[in-house]
Amino acid sequence: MKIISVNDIAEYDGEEVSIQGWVYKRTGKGKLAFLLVRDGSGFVQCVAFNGDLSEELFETISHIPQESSVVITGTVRADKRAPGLPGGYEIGISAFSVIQAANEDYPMALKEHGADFALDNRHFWIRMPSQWAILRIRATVISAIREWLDTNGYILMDTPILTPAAAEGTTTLFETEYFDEGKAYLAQTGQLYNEANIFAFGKVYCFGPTFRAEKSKTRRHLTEFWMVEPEVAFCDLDQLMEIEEQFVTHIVKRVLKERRVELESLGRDLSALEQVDVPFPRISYDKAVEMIKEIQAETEDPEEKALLDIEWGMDFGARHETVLTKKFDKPLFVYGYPTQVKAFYMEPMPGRPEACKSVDLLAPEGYGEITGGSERMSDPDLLLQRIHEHGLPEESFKWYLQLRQFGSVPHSGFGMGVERTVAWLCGTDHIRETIPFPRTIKRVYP
RNA sequence: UCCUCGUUAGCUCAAUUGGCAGAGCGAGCGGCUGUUAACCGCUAGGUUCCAGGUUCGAGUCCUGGACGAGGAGCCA
Repeated sequence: MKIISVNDIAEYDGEEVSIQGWVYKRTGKGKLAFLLVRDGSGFVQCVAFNGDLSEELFETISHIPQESSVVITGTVRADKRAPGLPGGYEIGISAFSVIQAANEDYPMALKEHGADFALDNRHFWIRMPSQWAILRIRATVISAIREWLDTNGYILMDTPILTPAAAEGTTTLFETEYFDEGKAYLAQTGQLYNEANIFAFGKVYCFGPTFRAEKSKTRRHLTEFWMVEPEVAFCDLDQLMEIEEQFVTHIVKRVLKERRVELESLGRDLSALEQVDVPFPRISYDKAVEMIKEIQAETEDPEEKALLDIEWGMDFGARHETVLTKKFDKPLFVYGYPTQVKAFYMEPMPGRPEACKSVDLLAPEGYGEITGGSERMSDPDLLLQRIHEHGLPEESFKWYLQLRQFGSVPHSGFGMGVERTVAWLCGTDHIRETIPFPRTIKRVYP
């Protein structure tokens, strides 16, 4: 018998097929038994009728424990009552074999769970439809990222994960012993290496795990997360924004095309995502500060009003980003942040050294910063001065400074956090659901 | 690091002024020919986070601790 994938079930209406998978849920109604079976590609209802099967087989089916692994053969039929993902089709069981009958004390009941319990059981939680949907969307986001970059002339350059020193002095690093060479640190960005790579390859990207030992305990932070970082020679800040908006639009359109079943199962408002298209609105940091001040003036709630306090020169908090993005229905570029709140390597605005050629892309609906980028500094003397100002070890950056002395050109790049992007696309309220096994300040298990 | 909140059955949560430890879900058994978080009946299931203290009596009050969550800062 032909073994099919559940997500292709519509192609087999009326045919007898087999599926191999796991019993997700079982309900019964006297002489009928309903099994919701998942096979990795989807969820499908299988129906057993007492009159069509031997008494022994019907008893087996109507008592099969949740999560048992099974092979089921039967006839596919369209029935709008049938639940499932994609749903609308069910299998009338004619043959049924058990690979392993699961223990009866499966810990994940089919109901809502608290965060701590769900995360302790992450190895089981990923079997549930919501997590299954999010992680399938994640895979498509990653595929779309690679597809766009690979077809637009970007060369993949894997950058090191073990690195000699802080690339950006502001964040804390995971430290490890490195033989006789002293300390090494887990990478928090591949950008500096990509700045070397562009002088050999023009347009490059790196894509891998990134590590931040910050003691952040919020729904937007992980200690290990995935970041894609494109870097482009002969590219200024305006050109960078054009690249970013095409890139993000491509990702959104592909997820809408290929993961509609998953998005709908999550209850995501698709109309919000369907509005995403080039060009994205662009506002300066100066304008953003003005807008936040206006919003603050209209705010009644004193607590909220205090959270919105802002003066030119301050970085935005989560609250600032949220109120700002609610004024737009597409992702929003904010460019020209104060130099003092950004990393050392950003090119100053012409005639305004207090601001730099940086740009953040803020997702709509309050999901916050999903990309951060800038035009990189090209003057070697100023760069050295900045490294000193930030208290960074000059010796570690010798090679980086040399890049500016042998064919330096205007160049720009950005980093995009995969998990924050997936959280936005899925409408998930916590980033920990967007990676198979999240690492946070309080969790390295399972 | 700081602020706030929380910890009771496998899970989600109740428990009045300090007075017999409870429900729903899940599990097992039985019933029901279309279930969608099914429904109905029965059964099993407890170190109330830990250590002290007050009290005739503590899930509840006090002291200390552990663990967790969300937010701030920082960032993608």
